[in-house]
Amino acid sequence: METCSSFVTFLVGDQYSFIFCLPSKVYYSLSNINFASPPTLPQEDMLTLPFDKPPSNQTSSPFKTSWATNQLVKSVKPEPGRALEESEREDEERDGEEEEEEEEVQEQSGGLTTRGSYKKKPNHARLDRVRLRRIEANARERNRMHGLNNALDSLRKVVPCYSKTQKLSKIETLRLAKNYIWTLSEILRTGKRPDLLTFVQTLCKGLSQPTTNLVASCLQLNGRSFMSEPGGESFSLYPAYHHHHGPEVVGSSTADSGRPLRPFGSFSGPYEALYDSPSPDCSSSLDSGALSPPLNFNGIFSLKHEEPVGYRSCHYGLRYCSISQRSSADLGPYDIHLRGQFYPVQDKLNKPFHN
DNA sequence: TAGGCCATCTGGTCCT
DNA sequence: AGGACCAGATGGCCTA
Repeated sequence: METCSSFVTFLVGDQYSFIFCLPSKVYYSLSNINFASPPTLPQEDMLTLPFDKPPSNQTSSPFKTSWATNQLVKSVKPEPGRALEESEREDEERDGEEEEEEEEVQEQSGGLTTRGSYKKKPNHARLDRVRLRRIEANARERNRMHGLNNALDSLRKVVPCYSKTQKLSKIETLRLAKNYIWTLSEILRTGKRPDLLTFVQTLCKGLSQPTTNLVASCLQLNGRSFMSEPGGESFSLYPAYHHHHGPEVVGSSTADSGRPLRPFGSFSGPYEALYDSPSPDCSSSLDSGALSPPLNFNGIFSLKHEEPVGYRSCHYGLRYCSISQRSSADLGPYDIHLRGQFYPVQDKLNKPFHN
């Protein structure tokens, strides 16, 4: 028996219309059904639903009910149908009646009615509206979270380590992205390409062991080589996690899509990647599955404060923000303050785009 | 089986 | 009033 995930009834007179969803299908009836008798639905729509006891809203796996609930909301909202409108009218009428009733009760008791001594009749239509609003709010919340997840997916694609088969977790994606941004800003600030070891170490700060190994595979490094690094950080790269668990890493020799190695695998400096990147305004670069992180300096580093008009309008203009006056040695990737500032390297980076 | 991660529900708060 | 946002709770799935 499938479990009902959402159930809404609409009171129309002394009968109910109902709408509810199962993991596999949405059922609704805008014709009135007397709950005292079993529903007579077409065989294909027949349900083993205990009508004497309306099912709970939370009795089934939420994962499987997303579509169904959305369908439910669609079914109810744009075409609420007669039942809803009528129930609302009824509701208003009943509200009026109830108020009158209440006044009557108070009059009869000589105004001695104490708060709470009068029990309102259950107003089904009102409850239905509350339930419906809750269902709609749930749907909005789901969509909102889906949007957030889509954004995270986009972020996964532009951080140095992207695997379709072993996605980075949300938190790891954010951490890696933060480290990546910090690393790139350092590259711009110093104008020097870091050695691979430093690059990876910075990138992996604060990441979990599996993610660290994933990054290592992305960069085609042997994790062991980091473990004996003198004066190394507390983190280390652990060996060959991916050999056993087989994350198909874009950029590794087992790249899932046969796409070319990402520039970071043979890290050749930021400039190459920059020159290869498409126009920052070309949003399709993400959708088209571009593998090189689009070093969108306008997008990544631009802050909310003032921005030179010339650069704002130039797709390829490099807006360079760097670490503020503090020494970079003081700064870990967890304490970063970017400030809009131009450095000579910016001219170098911009040169090809200002012909 | 415990722990991590995730999707969803839910009620509260803030904003328009 | 209604929507966006947020955080806590809950339960499912997966892996070590």
